[in-house]
Amino acid sequence: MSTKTLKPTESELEILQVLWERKSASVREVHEELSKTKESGYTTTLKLMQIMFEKGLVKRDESAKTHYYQPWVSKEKTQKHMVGKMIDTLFGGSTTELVLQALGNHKASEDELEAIQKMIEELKSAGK
Amino acid sequence: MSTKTLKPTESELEILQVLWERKSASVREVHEELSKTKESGYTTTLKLMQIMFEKGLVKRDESAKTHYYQPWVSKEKTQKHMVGKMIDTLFGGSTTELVLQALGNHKASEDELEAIQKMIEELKSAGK
DNA sequence: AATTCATTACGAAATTTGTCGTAATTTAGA
DNA sequence: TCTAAATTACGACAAATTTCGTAATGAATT
Repeated sequence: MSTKTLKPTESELEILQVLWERKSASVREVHEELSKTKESGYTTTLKLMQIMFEKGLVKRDESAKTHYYQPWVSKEKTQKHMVGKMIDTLFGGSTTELVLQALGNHKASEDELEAIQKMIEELKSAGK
Repeated sequence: MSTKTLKPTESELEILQVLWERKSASVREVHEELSKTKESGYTTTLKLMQIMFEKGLVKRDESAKTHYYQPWVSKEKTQKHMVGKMIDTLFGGSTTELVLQALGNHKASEDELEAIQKMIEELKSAGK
């Protein structure tokens, strides 16, 4: 298994978002989705996705004229990788600092806070 | 006050880390620090820091031959900005998802977990 | 003052990313 | 079959980032 550290770029992440959501999509479909919030040409999206294919970020089904793309890196792995990197480069290695920063500056509902509490309780008893 | 959204690049963040830590440092000092974990020439670091100066990411004292650089963007603002961006592009806008991911995958000590719990309690009572 | 040494300044190249126009290809419909 | 429409392939370019070599500058030592 290739352990190469794939760090998707900003644009690549936008595309991955769509693919993670839909599991599989054509260039056209991805492009339509992105067009809702972004201005750029169809061939730009196409090219990006082709490059992502070469990099191994996505795979694709070429059996029909219209190729269908699927994510090849998992959302979880990518999240883990990027969060880890951010903890390192921006929070001096402290997960807690990141968490406190996130909770302090970005709204979370009562229910969500409780979900986090529950998680913490589990971690504490597991760490015993 | 300029509200321009400064998004430091990867290399710029590495340099900012050092400056946030030391408050003030020469190119040489920053370069020595970076050299511990990274391979690149002195003039590369110099050039980067000069560019950061032009962008307004750092300021510098030029009164002596050896210039001393200080961070000009705050660590907190940068963290807030980048965490917000990550929540958007990688966690579908959910702060909680990010927090759970961080706690689940990256170690935190008992004490730290309790600090987070405390923070959550405060948020809950404030949100009432 | 002359030499040496460390620094900054500058310019240029290499890489990566994002962009799109145009050509080639394939499919479906007339 | 031939044409039209949509898709992929390809190449090129621009901008941003990272890299470094070399020149210019300034300071300190002899």
